[in-house]
Amino acid sequence: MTDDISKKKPASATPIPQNIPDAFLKPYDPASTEDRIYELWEKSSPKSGYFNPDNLPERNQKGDPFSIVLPPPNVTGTLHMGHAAMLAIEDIMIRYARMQGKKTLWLPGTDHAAIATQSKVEGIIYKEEKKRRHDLGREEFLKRVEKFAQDSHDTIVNQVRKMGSSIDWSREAFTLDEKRNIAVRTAFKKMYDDGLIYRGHRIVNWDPKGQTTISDDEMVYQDETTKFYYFKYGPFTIGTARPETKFGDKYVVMHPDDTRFAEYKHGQKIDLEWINGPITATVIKDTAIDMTFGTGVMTITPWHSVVDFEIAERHGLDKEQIIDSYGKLLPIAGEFSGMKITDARGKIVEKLKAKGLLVKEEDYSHRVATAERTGALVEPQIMNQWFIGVNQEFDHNGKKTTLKQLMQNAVKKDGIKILPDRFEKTYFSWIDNLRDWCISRQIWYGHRIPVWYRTVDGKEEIYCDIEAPQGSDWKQDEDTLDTWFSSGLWTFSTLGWPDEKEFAKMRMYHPTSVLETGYDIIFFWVARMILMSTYILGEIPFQTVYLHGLVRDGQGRKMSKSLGNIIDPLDMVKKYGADATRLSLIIGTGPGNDTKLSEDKVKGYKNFANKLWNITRFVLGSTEGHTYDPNFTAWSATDTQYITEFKALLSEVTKEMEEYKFYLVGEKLYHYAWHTFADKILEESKVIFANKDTSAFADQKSRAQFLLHTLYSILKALHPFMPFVTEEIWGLLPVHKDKQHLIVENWPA
RNA sequence: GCGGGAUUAGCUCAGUUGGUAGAGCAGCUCAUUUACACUGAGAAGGUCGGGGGUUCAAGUCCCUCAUCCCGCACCA
Repeated sequence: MTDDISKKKPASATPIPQNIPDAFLKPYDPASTEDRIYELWEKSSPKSGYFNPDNLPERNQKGDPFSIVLPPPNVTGTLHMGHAAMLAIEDIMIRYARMQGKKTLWLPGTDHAAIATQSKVEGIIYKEEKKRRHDLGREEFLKRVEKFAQDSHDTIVNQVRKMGSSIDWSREAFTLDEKRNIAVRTAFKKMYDDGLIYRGHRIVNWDPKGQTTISDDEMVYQDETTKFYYFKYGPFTIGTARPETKFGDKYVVMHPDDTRFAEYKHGQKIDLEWINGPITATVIKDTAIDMTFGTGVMTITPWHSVVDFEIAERHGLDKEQIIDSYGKLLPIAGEFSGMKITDARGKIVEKLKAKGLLVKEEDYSHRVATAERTGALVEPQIMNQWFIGVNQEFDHNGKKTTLKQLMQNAVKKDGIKILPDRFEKTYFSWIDNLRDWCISRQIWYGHRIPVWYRTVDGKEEIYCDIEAPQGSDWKQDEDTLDTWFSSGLWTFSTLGWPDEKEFAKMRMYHPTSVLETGYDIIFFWVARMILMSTYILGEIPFQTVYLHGLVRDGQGRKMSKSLGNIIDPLDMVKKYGADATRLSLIIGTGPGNDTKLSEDKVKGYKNFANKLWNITRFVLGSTEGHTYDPNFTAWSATDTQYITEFKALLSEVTKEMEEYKFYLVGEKLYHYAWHTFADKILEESKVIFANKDTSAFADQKSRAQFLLHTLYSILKALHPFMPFVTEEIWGLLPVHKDKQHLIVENWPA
């Protein structure tokens, strides 16, 4: 309760000193403060106020640029604690840079998140109306998705504001708005012209439920125990966990060095009896075979296995489709044609057993790939899709290179620093294993591929450009782009590119200073931004990558609906204030490590905000009659000592700010303010000020100045961490009534 | 299988050129019209996961084992 506590005081209590603003007679109340303060910053001038670098004071205009683009939250719903942590960390960096006098830009936006958003809306429509997207048609369906995306966007923007983010709303972007669409088409055309984007029949990850391709990174592997069967295959015994794919198998592969099969020669033909009758198999020798696994011999299904596909490519073998895009067997399966693979497996084994071809079966545990969004088992398929060739050599500013090399060099040579640095290793090993990136998706929500087709005299013509070609006989590709294609452009598509005039105005902010994001999207996003920026602009997208961890509950469990342990950032802001919420997400968390968060922790930092409030009340009360003198020098011996200690603390934390050790800075300032400044120095000051002897005046004067000087510095240093309460106090200090707002004050040196 | 991380007080974690173990929370004892109860003072609590090594000196460096967590790769 925030009752007027002065009521509880008897009439005889010490009179309230005159220089304490009335506000301090009640405990600090974030709820009635924060929105007002946010407006103060934002409305300080038109177009985003202090959040817009163009409106910053003179010294910032001359300062070095500092920029961060917000990792755009997906418009699939609301923000969670992970987002809140991201916003807190980035706002600390931004406010710190601004106070250092840098020309500081933090640019907001949201991500259309193609598959994620589309499947979310499909789910809702099916639940409410029992309709599928094809029942609505492309146009109507997209309208529904856009409505949903707009609502999500509005919720997200509100949440970002509530956290106190000093972000430039006048420059907000969306990965699927008109400007970003032009950027996407421009980038696509450039890659197409350079031969880096190609269309071809290659093996892709097919999601039979979502009816679309997905990228390697959109798969989750699940442990599964299944049967592993050994079948007689002519003179060999082959092992498989997927008998239903074996219909077309007519190649039997073994390692060239395997002495057990030395009598069989590469290319040798062998007649044998198989599932649906006699076939002729061909012996293939390939080093991809693991001699120690199973029997050391296998048959291959190039259409439905990445490894088999590669073997088939190497030896120029036939590839046959066995399973259709819905997960049903094709006519090649004979009597099993039309059956779902899950139903067919047992029946096929039975048949092979009946034919005497089943040697044995055993339990086998492995991991199966499922689609992250739909949960369906991923079925590799050979399909005609669009790809980015990462190993394709091309001419880049006069030098031969590949996209893979560009991505490696960005971190190896061009100075991108990844924090914590152990993730550099992760990054490199991902790139080493990188295959061509399949960028086409068979979904409707997203950037349509800027390619048009027509048939002239029975021949297909392809046209790729930013705008549609003239003539009515051209038909645009039905597919959309992988959502990460547009996200990859984010650091510069938000700064006006490809519009030359607009981009020139914002050019100074690129490369951006820091990319702050979760370690879980280092591959999805960080690597793709490096690819796009080094390829298109010939420069790195950011200088430093700061990776934060997951926010877990108090016991270290993931927050999830089923566990019921989700802490909603807005609830915390409402109950304890944004400052407390921010601090609870910062302290005790280094880069790359997961954070544990409990409501008690947030509560504790709310108390700290109130502590600052009361510290100010005490300092103002006890220094009545003293005016803040910036040039004061007649310090007492004790105060000189305190000043030395405090200055040491400030230079320590400044160094730690530069090293991104915000968890240390927050904790140290918290500890100093509460347990040194308040508990020791303020308590001691009571004695000093109580002395009525004239000989004590010098010490009192010194102490009064020390308290005022130090309080102001504490408020400044804490501002990036707790912007609301510090700004509110700052504005209430009598000496600062006409001065500038704390948000643009200088960082205390 | 390959790689990474963690293991320090009951809980959550700091501890970055090796130099006598630190904080917050919880618990315990005390204080009670105090700037602030959203408070203060105090005490207690750890053979730094086990073992070995380097060193005058190891939570910190090296080796090894154990447990837990997380990526990546997958093998028919």
